[in-house]
Amino acid sequence: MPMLKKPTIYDVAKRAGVSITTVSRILNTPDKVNSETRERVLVAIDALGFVPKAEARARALRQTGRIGVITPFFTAPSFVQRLRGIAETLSPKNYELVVYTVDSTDHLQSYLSTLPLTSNLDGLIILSLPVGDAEVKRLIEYGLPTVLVEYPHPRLNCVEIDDVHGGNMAATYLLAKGHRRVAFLGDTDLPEYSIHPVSLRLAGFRQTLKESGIEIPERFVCLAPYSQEQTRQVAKELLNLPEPPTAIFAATDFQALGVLKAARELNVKVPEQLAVIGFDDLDMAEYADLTTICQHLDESGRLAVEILLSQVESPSRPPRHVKIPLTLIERKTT
Amino acid sequence: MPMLKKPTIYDVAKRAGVSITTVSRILNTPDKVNSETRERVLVAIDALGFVPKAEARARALRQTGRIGVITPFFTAPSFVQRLRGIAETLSPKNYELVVYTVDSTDHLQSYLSTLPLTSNLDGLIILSLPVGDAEVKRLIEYGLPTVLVEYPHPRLNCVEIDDVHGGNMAATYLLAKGHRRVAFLGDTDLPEYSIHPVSLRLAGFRQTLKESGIEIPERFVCLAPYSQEQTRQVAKELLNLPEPPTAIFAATDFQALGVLKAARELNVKVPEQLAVIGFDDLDMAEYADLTTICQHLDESGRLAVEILLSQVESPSRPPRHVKIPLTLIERKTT
DNA sequence: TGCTAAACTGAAAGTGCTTTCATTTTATCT
DNA sequence: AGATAAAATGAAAGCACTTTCAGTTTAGCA
Repeated sequence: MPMLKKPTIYDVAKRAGVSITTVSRILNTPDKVNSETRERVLVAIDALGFVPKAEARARALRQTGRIGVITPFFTAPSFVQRLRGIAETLSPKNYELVVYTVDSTDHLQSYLSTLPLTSNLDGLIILSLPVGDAEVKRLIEYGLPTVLVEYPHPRLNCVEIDDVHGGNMAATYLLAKGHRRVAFLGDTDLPEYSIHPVSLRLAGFRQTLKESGIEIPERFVCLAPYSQEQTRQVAKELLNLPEPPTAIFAATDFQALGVLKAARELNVKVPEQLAVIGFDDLDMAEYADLTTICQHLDESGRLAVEILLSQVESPSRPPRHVKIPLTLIERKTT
Repeated sequence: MPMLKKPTIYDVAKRAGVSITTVSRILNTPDKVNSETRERVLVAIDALGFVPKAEARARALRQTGRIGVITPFFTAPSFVQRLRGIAETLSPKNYELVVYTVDSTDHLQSYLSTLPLTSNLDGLIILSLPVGDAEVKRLIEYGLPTVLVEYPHPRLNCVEIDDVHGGNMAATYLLAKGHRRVAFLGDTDLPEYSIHPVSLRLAGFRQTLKESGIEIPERFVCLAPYSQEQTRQVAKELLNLPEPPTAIFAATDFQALGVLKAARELNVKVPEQLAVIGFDDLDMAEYADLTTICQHLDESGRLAVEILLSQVESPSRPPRHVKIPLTLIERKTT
């Protein structure tokens, strides 16, 4: 039934024998209306060729219902697990999740300078990326609620990880297990940032060892690019040393898996000849029976969303800083 | 310096000492307003950083396109890898990536009925979800370019996987390796859909075996919920049978890993006593040295984006159906 | 100077949609 | 059966503007 003027929700409502409220609800929160009614209304919508006027919508809508997430280009499984927590929490809240992947600091900068202006977001979550003072200032000025995950900043909401303490925990644990010749394997990505989480984990690791009078020899501190293969290569070199370490703390689970694979290939028995402890507790850690320091990745995403939404709802709130406690999960590689 | 809350024409009007009517007129028909007044109002507009809401939205939507992705709630790593291919390809293209996660058919339905209407998307990718005829019709009527991944439909663009052939490949391979007592382990998720990919993989697997005169006994066809733990449980039952299979084809890598772990726990040697072949080629497959049938997940995402964008640019194109060939990757579990 | 038409302006009535809140209906549990 | 909670629905009050219409200036002209 094509009519002369563009149909409105009023026309749809009349045709379907419901109120405009119901029609509106079907467009916005379909799960809050009975499926029979919904079907009837959808038929009417189709019959009339109804398209809601975006302009009118924008007018009546107080917010845009969009949350942005800036994440490093997600090769790394840890970002994915954070994202999963975010998606999970956002999904029932009727917010759109807009994902921006970033592959360089420049890229991040350009997002941060344009996002608050052009794309009308209600809030922003930045995963594992360092944000400079200037950008923070801009975000605050434009009143875009933001939560930083992993790289804290005093003026913004943050979900932090106590990387130094994670290093402490790994060291304490390995010491208790009697290890004295321990090595560290970290990644070299994001080298441009001074406060790299991996460096902090190393620092904490070193510190605790030092308190027990143990220094890590330089050749036991290895950095490899974040890739399975290269990590394996580096791990092999480590294990082929005349006096190899009896334990390796890998700064990320992903790299710990590389170490495990290297050990398998060299017929080094884990945990008898070599203990391996990781950091993250990825899904695969459980499969690999990897002892690791769990940083509750999913939870960090969930928390970030909760903090963000609470600030979206009351923008005057002072920034919150939440530190998620780490947990050591003992499995079979130590 | 803009203020926290977005200014409206009321704010501008008050500041300039005129009525909202005048402000509105300046925005729409500037020549009908005295130039002095106009100047005064424009100053106020600048001072407040006022941008009409509808316009802001329109502008934001015009300059960057929006591509939606509907994905099952992404617990499963395979979705993530597809998503990764999508993000990678979209990132340099000046398109926003909007992610919708779905946890039930109802949920999907409601997205499909409203997304084309309300959330001005330029295109839509639907991952691993079956779309009914009615929804397809609506998508086409509203002219929203769409690409389906994994569940094909004749009237829409599709990136397909030849699951039956995957089953054939697995069977052929295991037969060539001399296996005769082979089992199948699939998942039970999404049971509401008649053409479940896992069923197709099983069908192909069965078919090829049958051609060689081998029937899979009923107790060798197992279904477990898609979880590491439950899969392990089921695998253990299988391996504890008086006459256990010599090879298991797991419908997904994730489950294959569960089988491997079960084997480890029961001290069943892989591949000597038990061969395991998976399906997907997840990142972790390489780590676990799992022989598997690679379905090029990242590539499927990339391809979906390419097909979608080409249709966004020329909407009249007939739907394309692309089948990505499967590859058997032989590693160390067979 | 008085008269009229044109230019300008604002109060108020839409605009198409969302959302709050109160009401009705239905389901669930004693 | 009665009590209570939960789900579904609509009336009406916004939202941020646009438009109408009537009133006020101003300009032009005899």
